[in-house]
Amino acid sequence: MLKHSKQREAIRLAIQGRSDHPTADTVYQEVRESFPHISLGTVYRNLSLLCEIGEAQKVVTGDGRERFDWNVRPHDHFRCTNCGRVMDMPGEAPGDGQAAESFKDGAASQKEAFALHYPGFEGRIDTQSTLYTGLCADCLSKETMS
Amino acid sequence: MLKHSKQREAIRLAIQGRSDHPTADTVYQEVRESFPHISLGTVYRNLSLLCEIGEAQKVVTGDGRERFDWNVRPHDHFRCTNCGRVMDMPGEAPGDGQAAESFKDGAASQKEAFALHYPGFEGRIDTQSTLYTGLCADCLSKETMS
DNA sequence: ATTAATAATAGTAATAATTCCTGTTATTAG
DNA sequence: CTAATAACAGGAATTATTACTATTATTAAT
Repeated sequence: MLKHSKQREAIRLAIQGRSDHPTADTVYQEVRESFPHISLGTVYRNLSLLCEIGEAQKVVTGDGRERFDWNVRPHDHFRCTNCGRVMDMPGEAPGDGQAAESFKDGAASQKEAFALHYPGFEGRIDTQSTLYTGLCADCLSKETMS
Repeated sequence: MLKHSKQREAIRLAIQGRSDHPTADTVYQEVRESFPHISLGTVYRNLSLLCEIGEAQKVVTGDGRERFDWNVRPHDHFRCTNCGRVMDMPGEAPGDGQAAESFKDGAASQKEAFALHYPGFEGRIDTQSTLYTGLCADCLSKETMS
């Protein structure tokens, strides 16, 4: 049985207020401004909980820590290998029409599995996400300057 | 200056001999059979080195540890959320024709960056990889049985 | 073949991210 | 108001990975 808590509300607001795919620690630092005694464990527990109930999503970026995203619609991510920034890729996720349609018709929540067809693959696909790495626009322009 | 080492050779053989995207620890356990005194640090160092020289690739699967793949050609991965298995997705990586072509024409080595165009994105894309999660064929059939 | 330079190693310690535990507090149903 | 318990803070434990250091192995040059 789920009980309300001020801390969870603050955590929810914190991730909803930013689009930079914060880590647990970043959320912790931010929430600490309103709850100076909140513990990191509480942040982790609630972030996981929010993911379970479909109000957030874990994002895997290969930088060695979990990142969180309030945007639970399927979309792709980019990580800049120079500055570490993680951002959403614009527009529709690329993919074959069939797959893309399956995702658009599917449930938004990570909890609910939905079938995606992939030719030659016999299992059931529940989530899909593409990760791009490279240089973001900022770092690219700084590099070409030097 | 790169010097030859028996340990590195054994590590290279170990990952080349398996297609299950082993973790550093799995490689360690295997190589230990021929080098009982090899240290985990040596395994990590050499796996990273093999990635740097383009003979292996790190695979990000969101299960909390690094996995390694001798197949450095761009391809997609699937992780079973039940048994944890990680496998290659068959066939060509889905993606728009433009992107797919860029990758086929690009360098195989992770070291060399190559441009991939993505409409509306201003930075430079060097790598792309799609991660699918769900139930593998085995776990799917076991589930429908119960 | 010896030697000198140094890359690589084993073993261990340190770090970093995340999870787990425990006694206390806050929320909710009755 | 009270009992039941979800959630909490604080800290300890765990896990994956990296860093350090003295020793060993490889290589290039004598």
